[in-house]
Amino acid sequence: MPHPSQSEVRNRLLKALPPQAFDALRLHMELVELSLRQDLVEAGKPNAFVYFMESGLASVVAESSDGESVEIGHVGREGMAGYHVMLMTPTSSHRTFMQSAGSAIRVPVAAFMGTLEEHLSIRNLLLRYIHCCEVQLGHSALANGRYSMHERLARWLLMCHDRLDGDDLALTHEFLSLMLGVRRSGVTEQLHILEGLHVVKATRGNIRIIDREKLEEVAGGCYGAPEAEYRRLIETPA
Amino acid sequence: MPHPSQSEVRNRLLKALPPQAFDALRLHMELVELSLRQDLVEAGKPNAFVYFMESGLASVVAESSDGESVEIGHVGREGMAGYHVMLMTPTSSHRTFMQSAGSAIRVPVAAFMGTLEEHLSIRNLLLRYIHCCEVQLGHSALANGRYSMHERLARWLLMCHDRLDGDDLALTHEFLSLMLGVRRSGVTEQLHILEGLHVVKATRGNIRIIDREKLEEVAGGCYGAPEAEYRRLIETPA
DNA sequence: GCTGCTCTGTACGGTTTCGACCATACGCAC
DNA sequence: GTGCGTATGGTCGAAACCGTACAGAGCAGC
Repeated sequence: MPHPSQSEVRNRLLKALPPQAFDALRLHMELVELSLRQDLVEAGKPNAFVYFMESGLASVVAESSDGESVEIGHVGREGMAGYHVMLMTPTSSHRTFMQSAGSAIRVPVAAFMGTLEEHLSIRNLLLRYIHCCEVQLGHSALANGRYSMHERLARWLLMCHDRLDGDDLALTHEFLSLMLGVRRSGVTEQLHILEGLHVVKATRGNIRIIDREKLEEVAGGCYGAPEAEYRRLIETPA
Repeated sequence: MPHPSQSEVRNRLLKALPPQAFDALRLHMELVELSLRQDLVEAGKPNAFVYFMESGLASVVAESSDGESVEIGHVGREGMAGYHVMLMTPTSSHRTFMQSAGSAIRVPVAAFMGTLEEHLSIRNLLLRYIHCCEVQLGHSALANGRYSMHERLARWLLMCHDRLDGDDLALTHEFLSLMLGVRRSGVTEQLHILEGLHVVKATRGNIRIIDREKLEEVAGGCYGAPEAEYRRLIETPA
């Protein structure tokens, strides 16, 4: 089957579309595999496609002119990458790349924008999604400014867990430290503490979530608000 | 004159509109004074108006469920408050309040949204502005995660200076510490250092910018990217 | 000029996180 | 099984920043 049917699709944005709106977009859809570290959006470069994630996980990172960088957002099955085209700019200054390999339904930007013109339901749903991303960005700033590594690490693991199947996250301490903007051995220490609490189990290149509920307790107010906003705006029948 | 003419208006978004688009919005405009600490958008409450700032300065803050908060954005003459209505949500989880008293042109939300439907040029300009705010949010997260108080304070002062007339910023160390999410006496110490560099002059309740160029040097890569994006997307003739 | 309030200056000890290291452990390729 | 690259565990002193506390300075009102 060349184009996926709505019932088969796993992306939560596409699932939330009215069937006829989905059909309008369907002709332009293409299911593609996305490999680890693949860029979906490069900073300052126009992107040819927008991506509705089907599996795997992408990270959005902000970089400064003097080389500092930090992760500011996650994109999984609940979201899309490249939405800045809807904000009338062909480029973004944030980079989006695959943190965990997977697949996505991609749509060429021109066809995507054309379809939006005619289907308000798509446009409005995705604008609400953009608002959710704003809330997520704001909470990343809040997390970085007001919470300790301990809580931020918990938040980060929860955000990954939300977006991936299963309880295993394939990632190294080094990668985590880059995303959180902290020292690598600091991540190691904090993971030991979480292991001591029987919340996660870490092995070489892998972190398994053992007790998600307790992990949410550890994260405290650092986690949750953007997720609640998503449920409210995207998945609640109006 | 009941409604302002475009040549008199000081808001940079309104100035950038094509004249006929401005006229469409003009009927609904009302110039209002905004007092210190006045809320323009309350978290979780629908707002009746959007505000195009004419003078003064508003802060956007994110708050978590356990009471932590930090400033994530600035809104001055270059911007508007309440744009989340364009993202199809009547409420936002971010609060916007006046940090420095001033005035704004306000437009009722319903009339605003109605006018947008008919004037793509307004909608597209403001969508580009929303993108600029995203970049600003991302940079706030980056600043909080990767830069020291010293650089963040410099960034904050620069962002205020960009948006206000003159070189005097009327604010207390206490307020600054709340916005930056740091200890009050930490702000005092850092200001002394900036005074030692002859970059600012602080008096009770006031900070005067003496040497803006040097202040930008102090801020380093922490400052500048969102500002460049604004100039590129809003004020460059397409 | 006195009073009372807010704002600023400064100090203390304590915690978090850093940067730079090096040692060890794992696991794949051969 | 050996070798080697990568990942993890752990240490050191130093820096940034915290919470708390209190004294003095500026300013408005009486």
